Amino acid sequence: MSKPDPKPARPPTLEDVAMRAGVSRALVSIVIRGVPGASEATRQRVLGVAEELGYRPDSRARLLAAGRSRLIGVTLALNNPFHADVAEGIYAAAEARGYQVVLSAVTGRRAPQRAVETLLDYRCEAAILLGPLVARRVLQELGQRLPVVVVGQPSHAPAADVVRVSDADGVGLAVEHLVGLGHRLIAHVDGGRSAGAAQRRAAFRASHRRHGLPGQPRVLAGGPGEEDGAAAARQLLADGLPTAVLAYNDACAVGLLDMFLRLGVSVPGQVSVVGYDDSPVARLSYLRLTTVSQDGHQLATVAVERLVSRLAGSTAASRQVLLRPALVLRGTTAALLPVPAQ
Amino acid sequence: MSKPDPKPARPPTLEDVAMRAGVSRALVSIVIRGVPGASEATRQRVLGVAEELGYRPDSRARLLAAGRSRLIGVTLALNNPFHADVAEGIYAAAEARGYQVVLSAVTGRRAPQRAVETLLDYRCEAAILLGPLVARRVLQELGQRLPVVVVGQPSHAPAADVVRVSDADGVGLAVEHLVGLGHRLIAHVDGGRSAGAAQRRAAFRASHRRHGLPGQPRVLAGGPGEEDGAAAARQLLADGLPTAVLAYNDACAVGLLDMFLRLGVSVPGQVSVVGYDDSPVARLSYLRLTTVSQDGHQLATVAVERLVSRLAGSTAASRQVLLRPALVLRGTTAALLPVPAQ
DNA sequence: TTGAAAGCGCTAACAA
DNA sequence: TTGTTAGCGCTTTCAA
Repeated sequence: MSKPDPKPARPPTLEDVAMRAGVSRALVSIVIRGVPGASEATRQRVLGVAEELGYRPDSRARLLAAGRSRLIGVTLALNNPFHADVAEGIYAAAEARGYQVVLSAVTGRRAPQRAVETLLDYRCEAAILLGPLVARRVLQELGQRLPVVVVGQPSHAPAADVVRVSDADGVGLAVEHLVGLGHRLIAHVDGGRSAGAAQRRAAFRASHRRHGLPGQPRVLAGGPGEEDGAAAARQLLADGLPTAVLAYNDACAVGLLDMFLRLGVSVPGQVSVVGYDDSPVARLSYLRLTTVSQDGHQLATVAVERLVSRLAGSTAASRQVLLRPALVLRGTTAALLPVPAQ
Repeated sequence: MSKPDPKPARPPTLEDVAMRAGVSRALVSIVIRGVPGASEATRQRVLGVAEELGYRPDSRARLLAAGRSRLIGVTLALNNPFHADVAEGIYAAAEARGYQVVLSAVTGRRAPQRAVETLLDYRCEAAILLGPLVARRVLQELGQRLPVVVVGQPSHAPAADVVRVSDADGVGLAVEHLVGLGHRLIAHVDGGRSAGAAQRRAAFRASHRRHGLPGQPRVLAGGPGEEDGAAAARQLLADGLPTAVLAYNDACAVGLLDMFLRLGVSVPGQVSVVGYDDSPVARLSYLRLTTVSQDGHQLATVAVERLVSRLAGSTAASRQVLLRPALVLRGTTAALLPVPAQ
């Protein structure tokens, strides 16, 4: 009686498949990779054995031998709806082009630089940076080693491509919408030092000027969280309510909404509120937040395409791709003076 | 004039360092890994050259040669605060023990099974499953190939360890707190088919019975999102308000809170609300949600320890670790009958 | 303390 | 169509 296999936990290798199928490793390699060079009969047999053994190629060995990893590294913040959306798109776009994706998280205890180093250790061929950015110098160095695209925020490192949605357009769209509704007293709760905050702030000031709105642009110090919005709502009420507020992002807008509700300020009755990102929370049926939408999947697709063409040797000049945002009209904005019925 | 290095983008290898330092590759390997076997002088010199060249070991080649990857794979849902918290803890715990972490996301377009396969292709030595679970059969197979721990939810695959926080305790704590406050009419908005929902539902029923609360336990169909809580709030108001509600998680509780606010139901004046998870949103100063806390970092630490000891050959019998939750008292719960002043 | 040599699982010429 | 032969960058005996 043959002694039962002690199941050494060692995953089957190419060699195992080759032996079992009675062919060489090279031939198995050809079959597994799906490249031409094997007869149909062999192909079937090898595939059968591989299946039977539960063979899965070792991605590291594969890259070592091939001299390339076909790996796209992504740094991102966990628990950021926008990043989650883009990451999903990256998986889809990368896999469609034969690349694998490896994620490296940036957290409070794991600095962006650490996340990037991990990517390098994996020998990614290219990187997409979603999270908080590494220092400019580090980014520049990284960009010299491999194709890098920063998604969602501008970057001044010349070595990195940028794919983002125009903040000027997004803010412009929002302000235009509000002005069209008759609003003249519009405030902006900014994102502090968050990604894109400076751009949106500047865009708000520019729009304010362009539409000839009265006084100085009113910009409140805010941030990327609900608390920031809530604090701003309190301050707005204390200092004098505008008729409309543009928030840095949806979370901030939710904070505004919630605090206004608590303070007895009706939205959109007294104040209209516009968010940014069109994250899932904006779609909540009881919030119905009007917001600026950045298409994460499109961003992802463009970023991956960029990387793939760089990898293919492209040295295209334009290193910045600016996508168009869309305004999603929901229930938190209304005309300043309600039209009398009939 | 020596022609300027064309910067072939090839990262420096061990060999490069060895040549430059005038020693063998083996010696460099010893130095880089920090194992004994090199003189202090050599060590310094090699380290200097490595630094100068910007050498970073190729993690794949390393694992290939060493026969092990020291890699812990993690599947998780992006954009889940609880997962983000645990993941952060995993990074810390794993790196402290000399393991690397590789993340594999489960999204709407990327099934749990796909996420797990990726982990296998990377030749992870062990896996932590946070996300939606793979089918029981798949989990069982996975558990037979490598040490697996499921975090945060029970699993009936005997081959996988489980590390989670006791739902019975968590719900028990919450109900006890409410009963202590004088509440007798307590409802539960469940999590539908979400992770842990069934356990919390059962625990609620058991607590209800244990405390001898009147009538049948009132359980409303809910879910893991704000909308689910909001819908439940509407239904509760329509069918008759309880004096307290225990939500499946914080997001659900926030939905309840928000809708109650809109409906003019005061919290905790008329209804007390308890959440679950102690996610960042529960800490918002304007919400101050009383909630059950599951220590994500502790969960992570225990899970990693478990994995490491399994990898070291442990075949410990107890395959389930149950941690204790804590109740975080904030502002959304209050005594049923306010004590008259003085 | 150091180096030579074999080999991890795979790919990629090149021969047969 | 198939097999042989080198490596990829590293670790790991085993000698020197």
